[in-house]
Amino acid sequence: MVKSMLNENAQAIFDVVRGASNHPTALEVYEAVKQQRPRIGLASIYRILHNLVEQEYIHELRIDGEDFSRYDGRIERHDHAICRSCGRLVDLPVEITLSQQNLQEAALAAGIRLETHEVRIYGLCAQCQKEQQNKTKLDTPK
Amino acid sequence: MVKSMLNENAQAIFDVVRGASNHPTALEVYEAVKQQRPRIGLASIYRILHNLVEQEYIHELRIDGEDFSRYDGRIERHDHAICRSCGRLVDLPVEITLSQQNLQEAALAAGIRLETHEVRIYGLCAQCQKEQQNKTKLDTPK
DNA sequence: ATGGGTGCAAATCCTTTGCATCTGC
DNA sequence: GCAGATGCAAAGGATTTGCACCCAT
Repeated sequence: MVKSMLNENAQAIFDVVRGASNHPTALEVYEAVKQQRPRIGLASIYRILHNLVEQEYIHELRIDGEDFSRYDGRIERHDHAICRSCGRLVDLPVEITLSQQNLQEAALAAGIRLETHEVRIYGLCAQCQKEQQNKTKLDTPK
Repeated sequence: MVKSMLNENAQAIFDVVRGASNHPTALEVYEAVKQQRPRIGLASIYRILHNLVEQEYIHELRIDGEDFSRYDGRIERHDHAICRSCGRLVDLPVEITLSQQNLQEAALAAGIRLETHEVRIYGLCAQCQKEQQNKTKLDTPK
């Protein structure tokens, strides 16, 4: 779908998603946008997010284990890191290099015409590493 | 969670997920399992799938744009290809090679301790490519 | 006055939960 | 008889939709 002009609500929502560092959920977008436009309703948030995705202003993400969508203001191809424990989701600030030939071969073998790809790194974020250490201490006292 | 023995329902569900080539949804698992165990209810399907995921017999997958879970009977690390049009989801039969050092650097920069990763390839599957061609023909007759 | 956008509430879809029942030991 | 598993129906949470209203053209 072709990009069209954004009205005020759409612009406010786009700004929130683009400005957020945490890939916000629809509810988080709602809470943030309400501060600028208090009369907006949740249904409009969903409707407009859907439009922004269709017009490729933003992307919609689903993370394994979560039952809600997150939104990503960066439209260029990039990769993600996800905390297995708290679900924290961040863009990878470093490019993951992989062979285009390797990708093409894999796509061919899978019967798909390659358009794009994404790498997802899973692990424990710094905060959850700390919490896990504390829990371990509590579990084995003395 | 540690793997425990599977009872008959759990074994039937595990067999279906492992035997399916298409990363079935809970409903698809339900339809398949019902043929062997007609009295089973959908709630049990969900409960048992959840247990199997916890015990790491299977994995749960969420695909961008879909609002339901899929289940993957292969537990070893592997990658996926997804059709942007029909949602078809297949395991990549070819390994995507990437530098462990590159991954580690990216994980470090993202503030996460690397545990595993996944590559997702997006594109059009063979069938959707054909359908798109037909649609193009219809759109521009003569 | 007309059409698109909106808020609100109701509906929908996937998934989980409460509870009474059933099963194997 | 008891503990765990199960079916069924109801509840829950995220998202979508119906509809009346509002605003700019």
